[in-house]
Amino acid sequence: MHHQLKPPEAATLPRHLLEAHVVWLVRQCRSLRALRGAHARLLRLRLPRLTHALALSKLLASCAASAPTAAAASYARSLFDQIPEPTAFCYNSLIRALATPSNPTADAFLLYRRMLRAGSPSPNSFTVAFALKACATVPALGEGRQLHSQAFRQGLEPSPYVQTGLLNLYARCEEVALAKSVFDGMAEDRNLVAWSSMIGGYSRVGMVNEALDLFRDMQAAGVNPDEVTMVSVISACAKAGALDLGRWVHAFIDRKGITVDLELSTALIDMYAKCGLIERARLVFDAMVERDTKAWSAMIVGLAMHGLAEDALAIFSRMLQLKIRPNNVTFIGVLSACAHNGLVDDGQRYWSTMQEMGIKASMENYGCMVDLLCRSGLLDEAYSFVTSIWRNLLVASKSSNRTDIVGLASKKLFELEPQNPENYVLLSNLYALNSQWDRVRYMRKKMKDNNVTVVAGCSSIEINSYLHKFVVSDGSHPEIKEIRVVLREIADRVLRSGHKPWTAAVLHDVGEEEKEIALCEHSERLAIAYGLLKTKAPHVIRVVKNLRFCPDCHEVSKIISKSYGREIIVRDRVRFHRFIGGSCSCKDFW
DNA sequence: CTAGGGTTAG
Repeated sequence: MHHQLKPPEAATLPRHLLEAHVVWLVRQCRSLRALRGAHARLLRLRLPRLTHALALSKLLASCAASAPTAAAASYARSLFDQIPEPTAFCYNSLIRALATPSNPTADAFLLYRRMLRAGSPSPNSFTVAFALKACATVPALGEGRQLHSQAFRQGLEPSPYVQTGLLNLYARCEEVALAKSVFDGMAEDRNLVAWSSMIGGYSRVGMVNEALDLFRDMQAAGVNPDEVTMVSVISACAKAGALDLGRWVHAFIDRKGITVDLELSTALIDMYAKCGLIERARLVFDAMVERDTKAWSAMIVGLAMHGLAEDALAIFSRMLQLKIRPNNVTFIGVLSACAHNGLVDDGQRYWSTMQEMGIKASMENYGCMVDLLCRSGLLDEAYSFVTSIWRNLLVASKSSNRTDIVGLASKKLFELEPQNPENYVLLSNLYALNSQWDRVRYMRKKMKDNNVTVVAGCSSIEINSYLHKFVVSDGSHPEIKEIRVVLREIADRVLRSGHKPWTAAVLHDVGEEEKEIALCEHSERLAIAYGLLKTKAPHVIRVVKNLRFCPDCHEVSKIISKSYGREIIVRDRVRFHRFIGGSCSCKDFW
């Protein structure tokens, strides 16, 4: 059919031709707008009842296959509501359309339940697969698990699409053990998507070695990775700060001719930034043919993380010139760049820009602002800026002697988040700083009473493409004897340099001598010692820590860099520290 | 009509 049908013609045509016209018309549509236009045209044709129902379900399916936006979801719902007796196909399409990230109420899951309650039509493997995707998108683990058991009861579990849906649900919910058990059960059905999903799951939770092992297994199984797989692999390297691995994986991508698309480029930018090669990150960014908000944000956040505020802000203004709309993450980069460099006025200007652009501030954005103000001594302004961000206030009060704010903020904080271990550690540190050991003891008791456990500090270093992890006083490493020899030598050199161990960094109320021993075995120090043991200058010792740098280990690292003539780069939870010749790139301001 | 990916303060 090559022309637009007009109402008088429509009435005279046989049904199969009308249906062909409907299918043709809907297939032309490339956007939601076009779909609405086609819808209006079909209405004017006054189609017979059955053809009209077909038209609606075709429109609905097309809507479901379009970009998953809130607008598409609400249009899909209105289409669905006009269909008198929705088939399973219609339910499937609507469930698919409702699976948007902006749908926190898990509407898709509610619709699935409604379908079950109604008794007919009964769900099929498509229904479950789409509903699982909805749960994975939110993500909603509880609802997903219910789907799992219902799928099992209805015999839909064996479908490969349901299997991958389950695997992906668990992987996205960071339930790697569950994901792995689904993956293991798939055996013959393991395809590219299943492998990628499982690797993504490991990468998401920071199980880097597992992700890379699986990546190797995948190739051994004869499945060729594509750009989606590589995003997860690169992102695992980024998380670990594993530069050599990251570089190797990048070379692999080039060697295999895998397309470096928007997402993969963004992952590469993030990887090089987080592994300390900000120039390489910049090269990847400059080579991109298409850049979206996330790509710009990754570059800006990366530059900010390296203390390169000027570059970060220059990139940001180029982004605005090109009319790319920033989001709250972009502003985290912009504001933290300002905070790290004492640019209070700029920071406040960017804050207003953010409001003017109608971007809703996240908790993190408020945090950046409070940080910015506090670093410039504007404590009272910060206090009135957001009375609800008690923890930030507490962080900022550390060096202020404002016991009134500390008391109030900690009281509020423990009311609001009695289970967050960071709050306890934070306050304990404050008390320890002032040698208020009875209060430190009280915090420990309070933690125990409330069943709160701290996150263990963990540092890692990559040697010969293997990631070695250390926790405090960790005796589990196979080369621990040799490491301890290095540690003793470090302690000797530190002593001779005149450094006094900053024992307040040890939270236990133990004797001074024991504190010194505990300090010497902090995870970051074990990792650095291992780096000294396994590599020779000018090789750079690169360590990644999951928490913030211990202040004493920071001093000691400066001494090591001078005394051993080694360059040491440590990424802590917040930023990079680069030690050369006895000083650190953070200039002791962190 | 089915499934997998990137940026997040201190």
